[in-house]
Formats: sequence, structure tokens, C-alpha cells
Amino acid sequence: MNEATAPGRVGDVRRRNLSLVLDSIARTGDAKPSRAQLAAGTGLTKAAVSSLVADLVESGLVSEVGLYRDGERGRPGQGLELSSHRGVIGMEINVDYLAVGLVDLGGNLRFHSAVESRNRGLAPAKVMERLGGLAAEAKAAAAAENIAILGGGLAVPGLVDQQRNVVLSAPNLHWENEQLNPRSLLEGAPLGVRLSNEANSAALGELWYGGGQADFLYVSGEVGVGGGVIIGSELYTGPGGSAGELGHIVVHPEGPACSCGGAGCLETFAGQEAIFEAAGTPDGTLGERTELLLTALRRKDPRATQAVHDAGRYLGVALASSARLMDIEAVVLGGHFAVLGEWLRPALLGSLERYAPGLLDPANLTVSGLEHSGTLLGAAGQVIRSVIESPFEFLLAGKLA
Amino acid sequence: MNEATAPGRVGDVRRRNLSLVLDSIARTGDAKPSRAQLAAGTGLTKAAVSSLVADLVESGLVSEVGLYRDGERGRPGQGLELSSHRGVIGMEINVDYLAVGLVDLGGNLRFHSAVESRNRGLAPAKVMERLGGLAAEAKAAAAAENIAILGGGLAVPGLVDQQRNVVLSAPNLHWENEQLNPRSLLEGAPLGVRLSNEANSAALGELWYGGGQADFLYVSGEVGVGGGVIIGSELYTGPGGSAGELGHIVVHPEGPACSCGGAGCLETFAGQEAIFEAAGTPDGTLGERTELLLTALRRKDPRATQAVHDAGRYLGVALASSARLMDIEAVVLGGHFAVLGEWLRPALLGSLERYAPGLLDPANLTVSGLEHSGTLLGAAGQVIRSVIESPFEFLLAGKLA
DNA sequence: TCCAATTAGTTTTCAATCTGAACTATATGG
DNA sequence: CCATATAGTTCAGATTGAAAACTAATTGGA
Repeated sequence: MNEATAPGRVGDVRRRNLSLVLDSIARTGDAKPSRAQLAAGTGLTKAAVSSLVADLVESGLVSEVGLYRDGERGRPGQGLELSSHRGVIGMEINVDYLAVGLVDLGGNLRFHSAVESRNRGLAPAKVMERLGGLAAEAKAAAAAENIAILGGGLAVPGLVDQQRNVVLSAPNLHWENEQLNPRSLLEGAPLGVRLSNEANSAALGELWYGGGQADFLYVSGEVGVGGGVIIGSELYTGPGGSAGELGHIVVHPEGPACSCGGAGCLETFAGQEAIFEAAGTPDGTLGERTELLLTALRRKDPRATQAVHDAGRYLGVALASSARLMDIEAVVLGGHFAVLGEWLRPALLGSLERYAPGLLDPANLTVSGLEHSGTLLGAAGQVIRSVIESPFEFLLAGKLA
Repeated sequence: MNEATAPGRVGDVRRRNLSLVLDSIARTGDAKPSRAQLAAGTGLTKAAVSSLVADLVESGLVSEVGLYRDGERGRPGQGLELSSHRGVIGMEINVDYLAVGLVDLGGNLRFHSAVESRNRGLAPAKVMERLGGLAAEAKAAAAAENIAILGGGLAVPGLVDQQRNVVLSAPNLHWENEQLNPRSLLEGAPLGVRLSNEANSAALGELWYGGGQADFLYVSGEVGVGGGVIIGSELYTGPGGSAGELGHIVVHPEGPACSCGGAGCLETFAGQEAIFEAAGTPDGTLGERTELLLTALRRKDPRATQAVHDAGRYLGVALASSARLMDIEAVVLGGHFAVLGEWLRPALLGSLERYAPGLLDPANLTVSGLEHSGTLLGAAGQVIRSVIESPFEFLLAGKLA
């Protein structure tokens, strides 16, 4: 007998409605809805909403914020909002830097700190130690603002196993099957620390806190070319968790060998290294090389211009194929594709028009506006969303003062 | 206020559990479970299962089939099965033929009929008229076997709007924005007739009635190259409903122009027409040309061999990219790719190994075993699944004798 | 032969939770 | 200052599954 689904119990109704109400409060955001507005918005009765809100307030997830004046007459409602005294710490390990951010339940970045750190080839333990220092800063900031930390999210540029806290493979860090202990970064946080992929987190950050629509492909141009697929406002990770590997789509069957073992992958044409090399940018730190490349582009250096043009063209091929396969209607560019957006865009659009005419509206090809906090927001947001989606489990997990 | 989700009501629990029990019976299939076994399998109590089964039996969806002898002692259980006196008619319009099938709730093909029909360029009304004749045969067969027809599914080789019953675009039929009236094929069926895409239906047929796993890509080689993406045992159609267009993945950026307006699409290398042309197969009906090509392959004709080899190679490129983007771990080949499977496979596997080494286990690259009934089964199955997933709605829709 | 053991299925009681309606609370405006 | 309007609470009623006790049907051994 196959028992894919759990049986419905009477209590499930409340779990679902707790989440529905909490989600409504989160979506309404700055408007700070009253119970009556929530009742109208969710379709529940006022009685049910009152009862649900009472539980949420008691748990500390929701706060009442004074009276709310909407119409002209009648008793004013009590405004409700996600508590600004509950937060999650977002953390990011990338090839050239470490970063942390403190995000409250409402999605506000209350503290942010980043340091350069050449992590490539460094032992995970060493990197985690450095990150611990940053995390301590964030914890201090939370204490100062009286924000209780519920949990954390840690994004890394590689494939992860969230259940076991293992980085299965992060080629650009030279990590392979590395067991991490992210929980140690945030002792005592009731929801622990969730490990995630950098591109996926950035995509989720864009969805929840940026200009993300319900369906889009986020393209992450870091050292590697990654992607995050958002479908119906959810991250699509695929059965094995490694969906969105845009960097290894074959864009030319006679193309050069790729570090992945394949050939003709997008990354060999549009990865940071490939672009710098094609443009003839000399060695240096990421910041230096980026500056040099941008300068070269501004003075219309032909080699740099051609390099970026080619990258855009092949990115267009990959996006055309992706759009066809997954019916993608919108694309958000992040990382170095965001930085190079202006120079990349014409070739990219031309390529899309050549390989998939009319499929993607140029207006739906945008550049991320979250800059470097997108990944942090997404990493933290996953924990915040887990609370919004299962508040009942959270109520049990721990009602902290 | 955003009201994405409906509020949970107490009654929803029963809807869910009705579906859970019905689905359990469907999955258990030939084993014909007793109420007690269902209780164990679903996690519900015997009392709850008894009550749910009573409703399902009353509706006619489930039948009791005599005593069930399992253990050595104790009262024997009443075996339960999906009623074999309820059925759905699956129908298919393709470029060269029409087909119908009668499928009972248990997924058994109780009647099947197909005729050659050159539908390319024919007016939809004319094609529907011919199909009506076939549908009448199926209805007669149903009457003879005392099977009540609940509804129908109609698959066409094109993009459809299921809500409005419009074929948005079926290039190989030369149909564009054609309003159909599928309901007229099956007057009186309580659930109407559901329009669907041929490749998607074939993928679903493979999932429900073939060797389909929970996650796979079905590749449909008909006149065009189509695809159906199954993720977590569900069809992924994308936000606009046109996901799975494997035929228009770019496999060579300098490739020839494609009918879609793009260039270098897989279809220009691996579509039926492209293969026949590259192989030098003379004109004729599909059956004749296929026979000629197979004969040429058997006698190791170099041109035919090369044509199929190239098609396999480019199909490999497309599958490598698809696997990377969507984390696809299994592929099922249908249509002419199934027919050519034996000759295609080496080049396809070689190509996969070159472009995405180790990503797809060759054992997970299989050929459909449903032959020509896969699409019919899938088209009908969608209606059957809708009943299994929402039996409560069905109970309201109509309890027929 | 017949009863203890065993398993299937039903009945009964209870708790959870929503709806709906009546009720209380608090504001505005004439 | 009261009619009106809106917010929010209280309470009876309905639905539904859990738990436990009960009835039903069968086997195997005394």
C-alpha cells in the first residue's frame, strides 16, 4: 500500500488557517491589516480570524500596532503586523567574500556586514570560523535592537544536501562532500540554520523582497553561472535538488571543454573567468578586474566589447532553450550579469530574437535591484517562509519570551 | 489583500480523505484492498475509512468485490476496487490518424479503434465529424459492456487552452486559434471532454499506465518533436502551458532556420521530416516511409545510418541541456524515437556522455512500452485522475445509475 | 463439536474547529 | 447625544475524525 499523503485530521484545518492568516498579514505588509480586513481577505469569518490571530499574537509572531483608521465611521481596527522583534540571520559564503545580514519577519534588513575573504581552497572549518565572527556581530546587533533570533540561513555556491548539512560539491571553492555544522553559528536559535544554494537563495530573495513575479528564471553570474527557477512563486529544485544549472546548458556542440566534464557549456562563454580572459583583462582581485573591464567597455575597447557581446549572445541561446523547455516568461539577471547588464543586453536580446522570436518580452528581461543583499535575504527568507507556512509547528517548537 | 489560498473548512478534511482513500484503492490496483487495509495504509482509523468508503460505494465509483482472504484466521475483508462499470473515452487527433479508446476507472483499455486520416490542413469541423464516428463506436462498446461514461479526453498535437476549448496553435495540422466543441462528441457525460496536448497526454499515460517514475521527461517524436515534463508525479506545463517544447531547444547556434522562426532547433535535426530527408527516404505515407527507413537501417545503408546517428546526437545535446536545467534523471522515448530506439540509442548515449557525463544513467533512458495507446490512456486518465483527486466534487456533479 | 483467538467492520462518545448569528465595543456625524 | 457604522467577541450548532467498545465472521485446536 502506498501512503504518499497523510490523512486529513480535523486539526489540520487550523494549521492551514493559521498559515493563511499569517501569510495574509505578511503579504499585506505595510498596510497592517485589521482582523476584519483579514476576514474579508481570506474568506474566513471574523470569529475564526480572531481566534487564529490570538494564537499568533500569543506566539510572538504577530504584534498589534495601535488603531487603524480606514473608513469614516465605526470602531477602528487593531493593526496587525509581523513582529519586528523576531528575526533570522542570513549568511553567505562566496568565493571572494563572506556576508551576514539580520532580517526581521517583515523582511527588513536590520543589519548587514560583509568582508572580503579568499575562500577558494580554504578548509570549510576555517571559513566557518571566520563566518562565526560575522555572525557574532549580527547577534550583537539583534540583542541591541531587542530582536529574538529564530534561526538562520546559510547560502553557499554549490550543491547542498539540506537534510544532512553537507556541501555535496562547490567546485569554485574546491569543496567536495564537506560536512558543515551551520547550527554552531547560531547556538540556541529554535529553528536552527538552513543550508542552501547561492543562486537558489538569490532567486528566492528576488521573489520575496525584490521585483520578482510568480514565475521567472534568475540567472546568477558569480564565478560560475548558476540559476534559480521560480515557478508559481516556489523554487523549483528538481528531484535531485540541482535544477537551474544554467551554466551547463550546451550552447555550442563544438564548444570548448568545460570544468564539468562536458563541452560547449554556457559557462565556458559567459562565466566570469571566460569573459575576463576573452576581454584580455589582467589578473587581480574580482573587484579590480571588474573595474578594469568596465573601464575598457566605457572606452569601447573592441576586445572587451566583443567578449561581452559573445557572452550575451550565448546567454541568449541558453535562455531561448530554457524558455522553450520550461515556458519561462521572465528573466532576472544577477551577479556580474547585473553589473554588465547595460553592455550585455543588446546582444542578449538579439540572440533571443534570433533563436526564439517573440517568446520573451524584452520588458520581462530585467536586472536585479537587490545588489549584494539578494542572496542574504533569500537565505534568511527561507526560514521566515517556513514559519509563515507552518506556524503551528513553530508554536510547538518554542515560544520565546 | 491577496487571497491566493482558500480558507480551510472542517468539510475540507473529508474531501481530502475521500480522495486519499480513493487514491489508495487506485494505487493498490489488482490487490483489491479491504477497509482494514486501507485504514492501515492511509493512517486513518477503521471507523473513518468505513464512513468514507460508504460514500464512495454509494456514488458508484467503488465496488465491493466479494470476500478477501489474507491471513489465516479472522473475519475476511470485503475487497474494494474502482468500479469497472464507469469509464472515460480517450480520443486523439494526430496528423495522420484518429483514434479512440474506452478506459475504465481502473485504467483498463476496454475498447480501442483507430483509422488513418490525413488531417493536415483539414478544417477542424470536418475532423471533429470524423472523430464523432469513432466516438460513437466507443459509446456503443460502453453500452454493450454496461459501462457508464463519465467524460472524455481529447489530445491534439498542438498548444491548447483547456478553459476555452481552443487549439491555440497546431502547426502540423495548420490549425491556428481553432475553437473546438469537444463536449459535442460525448453528449450527456457528466464531466465533459477535456482538451489536451498530445505529448503531455502521452507523458501522463506513461506516468499512470506505463513504466513512468515520479520524475521523467517524455520525448514525443511525432511529426514535430514534443515533450512532456513529469515532476513529482505531476505534469509540469509552465505558467503559459507550453512547457516541454523540447523540439525547439537550440542544439546548434549556427543550425538551419526552423519553422518556429528560430534557428538550430532540435526539430531541424531530429524531426520526422528532417530524418527522412537526411536519410534520403522517398515520399509516401508515414507508414511507408518508416518501413523504408527501417529497411535501410537494417541493411546498414550509410546515409540512413548517418541520419539517425545525427538525430540521436542532437537529441543527446537537447537532453543534456534539459537534464542540467531541470535536473531530469530519467527519459522515456516515444513516437518515432521509440521506433528508431535501437539505432538511435548509441549516438544518443554517446552524446549525453560527451555533454553531460554521468548525469543520466543509461538505464534511465527507456523506450515507451505503451505504443500507440499511450496518448489515449493519458487523455482519458486526466479525467480519471480529476475524479480520484476530487471525488467530493464528483459526488455532487452527478450520481448516475 | 464448539469455543478461544483473531481479524473485519460498526457504533458510540468525545474533542477540535469552523460557521452563523447575536452581542458588545468604539468610533463618526448630524 | 443618539443613530449609524464598523470592529471584534461570545456562543450554539454542524461536521468530522480519533479512540474505544462493540458486533460479525472466520479458523484452529481442545
